[in-house]
Amino acid sequence: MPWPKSTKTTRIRKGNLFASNCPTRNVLDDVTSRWGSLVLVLLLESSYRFSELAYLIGGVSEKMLAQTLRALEEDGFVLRTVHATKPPKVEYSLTAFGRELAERMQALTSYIEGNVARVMANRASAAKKIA
Amino acid sequence: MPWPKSTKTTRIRKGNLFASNCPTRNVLDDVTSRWGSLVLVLLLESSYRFSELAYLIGGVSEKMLAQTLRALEEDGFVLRTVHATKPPKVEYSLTAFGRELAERMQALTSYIEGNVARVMANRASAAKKIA
DNA sequence: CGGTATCCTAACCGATACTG
DNA sequence: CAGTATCGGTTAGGATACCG
Repeated sequence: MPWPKSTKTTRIRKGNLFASNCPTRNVLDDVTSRWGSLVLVLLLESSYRFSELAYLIGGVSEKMLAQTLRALEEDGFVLRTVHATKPPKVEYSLTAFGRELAERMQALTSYIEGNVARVMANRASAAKKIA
Repeated sequence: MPWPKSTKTTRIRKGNLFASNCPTRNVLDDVTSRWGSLVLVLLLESSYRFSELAYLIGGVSEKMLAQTLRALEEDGFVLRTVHATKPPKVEYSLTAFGRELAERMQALTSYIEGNVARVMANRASAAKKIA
């Protein structure tokens, strides 16, 4: 299957991010998952223990946090360090790779955070048009 | 409910991104949704019609595309322009606001795209450890 | 062309209970 | 403390059919 009729689409398309089988999209799903993005940004400020993360990220369940951390660890973004103390202490931190990623994620989240009032205003006026 | 015992957490926490009721998280969900991020990055290169987007973004259904576009429009990131031709032509583009956002999203996606091989290798070696 | 409406299932995900 | 296991509800989201 060749590319579309529209001449527009021949311009930039280098990668295949938009192809449904692209592995990049897979990774992106980990990174932009509900809790994944929050974990990345949070770990940018410090390493944290499991229970600290669970506490700091409001609304996350242990199950989802574990799942999220495991995915990010397998991708190579997060480092899991077990201290063989008693009781055990497990520390999560960013790898150098993960830090590069998280910085870009933070650029996104902090932009949103800084402009959230504007978005809420937009939503309100959009809702008004329907009513 | 005050903030945690851990002294670490008192350092940076300015916003409330990590609070479960934070509106920023809501916006983030729109932006990092499965199709939202792809739409934003795609519109960065050009404006597109509905059917073009549906074609370019592999695997998206009309329903989800419409839903995604509507959310991004209500947030003020995407502009929907109806040309009253026959047959009708609807063009989607980024607002100036949306462009700022999309640039940050693109920084993220292109970083992943450029390092996806590394992630796949990490995943493979993580899988090996289990077996 | 550019959607919406309806139906339906697959998965996500939270709650609870349990383990090393 | 740091998880895993299991269950069950909710919902995201795809397929199809239809409308302006």
